[in-house]
Amino acid sequence: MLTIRDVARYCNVSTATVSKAFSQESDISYETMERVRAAARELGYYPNAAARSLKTRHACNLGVLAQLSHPNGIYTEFVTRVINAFQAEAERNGYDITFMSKSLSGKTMSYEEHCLYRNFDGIAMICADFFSPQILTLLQKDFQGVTVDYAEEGHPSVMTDSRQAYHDLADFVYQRGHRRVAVIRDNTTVIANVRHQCLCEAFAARGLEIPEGQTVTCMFNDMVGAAQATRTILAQDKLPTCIFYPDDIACLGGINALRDSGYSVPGDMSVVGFDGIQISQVLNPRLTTYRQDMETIGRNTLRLLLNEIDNPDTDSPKQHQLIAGEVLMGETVAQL
Amino acid sequence: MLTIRDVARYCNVSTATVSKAFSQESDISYETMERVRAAARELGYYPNAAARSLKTRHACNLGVLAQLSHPNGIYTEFVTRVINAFQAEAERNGYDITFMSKSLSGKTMSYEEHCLYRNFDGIAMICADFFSPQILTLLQKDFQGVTVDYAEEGHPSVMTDSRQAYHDLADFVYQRGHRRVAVIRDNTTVIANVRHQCLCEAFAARGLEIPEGQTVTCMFNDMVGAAQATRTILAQDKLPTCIFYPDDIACLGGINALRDSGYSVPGDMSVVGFDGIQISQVLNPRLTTYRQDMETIGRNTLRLLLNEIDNPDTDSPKQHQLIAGEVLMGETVAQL
DNA sequence: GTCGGCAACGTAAACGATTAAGTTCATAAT
DNA sequence: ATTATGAACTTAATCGTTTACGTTGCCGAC
Repeated sequence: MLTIRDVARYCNVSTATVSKAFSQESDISYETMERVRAAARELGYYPNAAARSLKTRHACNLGVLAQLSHPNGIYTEFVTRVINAFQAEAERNGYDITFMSKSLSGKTMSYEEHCLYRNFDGIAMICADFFSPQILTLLQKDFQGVTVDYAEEGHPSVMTDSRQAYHDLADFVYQRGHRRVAVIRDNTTVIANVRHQCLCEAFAARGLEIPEGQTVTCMFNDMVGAAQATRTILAQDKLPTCIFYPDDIACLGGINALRDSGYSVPGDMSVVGFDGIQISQVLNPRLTTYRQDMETIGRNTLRLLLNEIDNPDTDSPKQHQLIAGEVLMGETVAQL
Repeated sequence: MLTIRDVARYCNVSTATVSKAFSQESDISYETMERVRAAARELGYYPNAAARSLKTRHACNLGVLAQLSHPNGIYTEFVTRVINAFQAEAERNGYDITFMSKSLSGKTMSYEEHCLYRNFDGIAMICADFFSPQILTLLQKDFQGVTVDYAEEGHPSVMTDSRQAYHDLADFVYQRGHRRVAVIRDNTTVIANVRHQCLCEAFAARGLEIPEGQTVTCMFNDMVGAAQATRTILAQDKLPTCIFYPDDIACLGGINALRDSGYSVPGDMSVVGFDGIQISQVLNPRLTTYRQDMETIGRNTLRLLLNEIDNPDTDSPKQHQLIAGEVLMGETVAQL
């Protein structure tokens, strides 16, 4: 392995000069810089990240806490696409991203320990509910961090504007004549609570309330659970005309359950999803749902994170970004 | 920031002892180890990854080269799930994984440079075609690496057994009476060539060959391209009874195009996908496709990589694992 | 001619850990 | 009693950079 010293010797300069040729533009003449870089290329020298970050205390490395797939095994398009956009933007800004593991070299390590260990410049958490509460305190104290779908005082967050989303969806459904809606919702995450709140408010503003017993829970992205929940709703005496699902995958599970029970969609029952996953618009019928702008969410998460990293001391209140999406009208809500 | 020295002073031992308390179990008594660890916990000390990997030259960190989403913007479930399984298994074995970016700290860096820079213990490449050819030579020379969906002499690879897959699919389609099939295939990747080869061989073994003009190309996961390709096939004078698509997403695009052209599926035209994405079995009709065992692929990729890392010197021929999947019969292939 | 200023480069001390080699000391073997 | 052994600990060099600070030499101002 070649070191900065080899290059220095080869060029008849000091190690400091070689270092400067790679990491700063001042205090070195253009010619020398070019000469050193050419020599490095020729010799096959590469700087060493470990040595560099040991000295500089930052690693050009962002930690990511996320589960690409749901506990039930369903991978989630939302998380994937947010991370993908986050990564692409990180790449554009010169950062790597690393997925944190709980155990390192055989020794179990908490996420908190892990962050400190790896010296991340910052961390992003997608759907923070999955992770230990300590990580959130860590975020506030020691680390620059941004959360997605989870807002915490003291650090920025990014998520879809739930109020707007359910205002628009409720509007759409109401306009089509629906007056009795049922809701299937997740009850394991904060974001699900927020959304449900917004949904209820949106309908309340139109003089409707979700009747008792017409709210059933199932986890995000759980097709089986959604089917089950759908049957629960169908078993009630007063049927709704439209069912809201926590996400598109659940909605698909619901559609299947409805069909199996002899209900056509949207003939006998309307359904509304959430997320706007790509496939939702090539199905037959196309899903009525709300498209989250996952790319913007991912990109902005990175930008906020970089902003935190670059100005760590500002005591200005942290931004909580609400990202606009759009209603995908689809074909699963009937005109009554 | 606390260092090993602080802990040493606190415990009245040398730094070497503290180090041993964390990284090795020999050369230190059990009592001392416990005492040091307790002190570290009490003081809030954490080891520093940069310092450690500077000295030990390995980082407990694996590089991943992959594109979570396709150039056309479609995220691919295959890549996501493979990486997810890879990451989960890495976590179980004490490794982090980091997504490589091309540019670091503003300076553009090739993937090769990046690997050297970060000191990865090994790297995994999913669908290597996307990346520069140099990375492949790097793989062979300096780095332990495993590829998915791409086999290279000199290092292990993992992929679905295409021969088996198309043998089984051809068998299924042939049994149902199909004698004229058309193929829509990707032509930008190595794996697509392999699969097409296997498909042709499987049908040749049954006395069928894919007629000239009945093979049209479209990129993986490209719904629009697949629709286009489908129309191209429909424009031929002798129609096939069944169309093979490169993947499930393309297949969906094809189904839409067929419907738009007045062909019912599978009434007027049968279609076959590939991948077995999770949604494929909740559609109406359920897709006839081949389920790739993405979890096993991801898991085994990591295991092979660890094997390479642990026994780097063995000149034994590298394993090229072919992973079995299964035909998902679905409902899109008619019985003729 | 002297001096200040500055660009460009060198010196050398860190950064926080690991580890080969050396030390100590109790115990076992002879 | 002497020596060998080995467990447990320490010493100190080292990993490859960065960077504060020191040095050099040139140029222009006075």
